[in-house]
Amino acid sequence: MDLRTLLSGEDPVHIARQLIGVELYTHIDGRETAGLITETEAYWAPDDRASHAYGHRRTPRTEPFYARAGTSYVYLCYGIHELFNVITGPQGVPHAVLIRAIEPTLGVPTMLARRHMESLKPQLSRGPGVLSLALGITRAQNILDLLDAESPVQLRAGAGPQVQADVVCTPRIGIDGAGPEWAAKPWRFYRSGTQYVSRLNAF
DNA sequence: ATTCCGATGCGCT
DNA sequence: GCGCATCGGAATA
Repeated sequence: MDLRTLLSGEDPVHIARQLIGVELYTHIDGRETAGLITETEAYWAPDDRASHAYGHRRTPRTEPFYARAGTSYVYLCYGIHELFNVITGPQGVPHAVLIRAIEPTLGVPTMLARRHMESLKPQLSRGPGVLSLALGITRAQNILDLLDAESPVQLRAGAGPQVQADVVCTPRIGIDGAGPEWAAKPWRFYRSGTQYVSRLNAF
C-alpha cells in the first residue's frame, strides 16, 4: 500500500503504528536531514479531547486538520517547542499523528549543529520538540504536502511495514488535561528496543 | 482587552 | 522529582 492510501485511512491509531519505520526527510536551509520514525501518537478528533480539533474545532490554527491526508501540522507548544504532526484520515475528518522521535539516518552533523551537541546520542532526536530542532522544522513548514517529492519536508516509505511484535503500545504523553478517559487510550507507539524514545519510564 | 494554560525540555536538587 | 521558561491560541467579557 502506498503512503497516501495508508494516511487516508479511517483509523489514526493503525496509521500511527504503521508510521513506525517510515523515513522523515527535510531539506531546510540548504541542508538535508532524515531519520526513521521511532515514536508516534494518534489524535482522533472530533471525539478525542486531547486533540486541537476536538469537536471539529475550526480556527486558523486547526486549518491543516481539514486539508488532505499527508499534510503537515506544526504548532508551537509551551511557547517554545515546534511540534510536528501528520494529518491523516479522509478529507475533512480531523485525525493526526504526532511524531515524537526519530533515529537519524542522514545529515547527522547538521542535526548535531542545530542541537548544539558534540556527539551522537539518543537525546539528539527523541522528544517531539527536539526532533523538530534536529530536523530544522518550524511553523514555516506548516501545511506542506509531505508526499510531494518537491516538498522540503517529506515522508518516505522506508524498510517496509513493521512486524507487530516490534512495536510497543502505551498511553499518550502529557495529555492529562484531556481527562482520564482520553489520557488512558493506548495510542502511543514506539519501536521496541530503540534508544530513540522519549520518556521511556513514563509507564 | 484580558485571562488561562498547554501534545515540552532542561537544569538543578 | 521539580520548577520554570515563553508565547500564542482560544475562550471569556
